[in-house]
Amino acid sequence: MDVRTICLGILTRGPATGYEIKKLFEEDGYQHVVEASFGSIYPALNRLTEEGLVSVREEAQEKRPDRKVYSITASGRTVFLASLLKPLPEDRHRSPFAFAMLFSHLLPPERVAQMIDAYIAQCEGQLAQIAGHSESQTDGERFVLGMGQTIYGAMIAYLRAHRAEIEHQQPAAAE
Amino acid sequence: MDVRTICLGILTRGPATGYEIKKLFEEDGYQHVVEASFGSIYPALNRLTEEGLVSVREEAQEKRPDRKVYSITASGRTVFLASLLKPLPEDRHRSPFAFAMLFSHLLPPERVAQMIDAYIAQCEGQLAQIAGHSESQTDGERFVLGMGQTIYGAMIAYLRAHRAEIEHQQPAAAE
DNA sequence: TCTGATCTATATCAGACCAATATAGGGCTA
DNA sequence: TAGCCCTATATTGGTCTGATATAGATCAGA
Repeated sequence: MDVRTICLGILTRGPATGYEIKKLFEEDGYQHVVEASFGSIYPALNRLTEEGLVSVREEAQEKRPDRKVYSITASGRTVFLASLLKPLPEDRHRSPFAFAMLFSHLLPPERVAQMIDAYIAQCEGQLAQIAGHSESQTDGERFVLGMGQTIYGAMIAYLRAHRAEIEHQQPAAAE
Repeated sequence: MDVRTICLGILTRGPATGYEIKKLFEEDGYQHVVEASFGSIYPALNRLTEEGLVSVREEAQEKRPDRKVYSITASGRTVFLASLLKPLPEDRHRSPFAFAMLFSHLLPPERVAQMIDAYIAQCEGQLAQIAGHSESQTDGERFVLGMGQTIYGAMIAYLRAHRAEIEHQQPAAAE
């Protein structure tokens, strides 16, 4: 699932600038789904344009930087649909937090507690963002938002229920 | 949480070759925590060696390719510990599956059903792998394994409970 | 017995991607 | 009026992945 495909997908929902494509996923409760940086979005849009999968309309605004509004073309739609019919790449989760917990016995208990607090706060933030826009969606959107709610909810419950088990280790005892 | 730090962390548990470092995380139920390719592990180990954070012992085996067994040094331990005291990078989840579900209204219902089946199977596989090595662990290991169990369990339950909501969309109706 | 697959083990490279930075004007707030 | 954040595009250095190459071992099955 490369950035080109992601851009195509977002553009099926309507025209957007590169900037808006990034913002859409940062703000709309989809951070846990996909994400991409400007450094990959802008080159991707250029290449998609060259290949005729998207079209650009340049809006030279007064007193504002130019906007390049991208729209998906018919062949872009075809290519995107085809990519959804091919086998999907597997999910990828990278969790520096979980990795750090593997070494909790090497850390002062206060640091472990603080890491868990921060992680719970992070999950609660995600939950809040998901809850914050529960109107006007397709079935697919509601479904994916529900997935996020489920994961973060379950994670918070697990951390609250089990944190004592690693906070109360005596530092040097293990290993 | 770059590959260098990940390698250091794994080496705190004992000496290992580059190959073993990769295997450890693929087979031991930690795929959802961190992962790295050979293309990043080997260069990382070389650089760590140059910097004196790990040491190498070359085992020239007969009838076998050489093994380079890496061990963490005292300064390696210090650097690793320090990295756990700095603020951790945020988790990163990329889910091509969830992304695809956002466009379920563009797909034939059978394809959606098939994607969900495959995803559930994937989650069950993870669960099986976690269950498959529940002996001889530190508190941290048990805790992280429990995190995985929680997430995959909750995800499977959610998918089973809510799949009907996107499988029964009539393709062109939405949007 | 021989063929092919799979495993151990290291290494490299093209291409993808991220984080940071540059540029540039606008609005908002203290 | 200084400082900060927002819109908006773009580039660069460096990291990381996925694929491929090499090479002998082991093992299953035809």
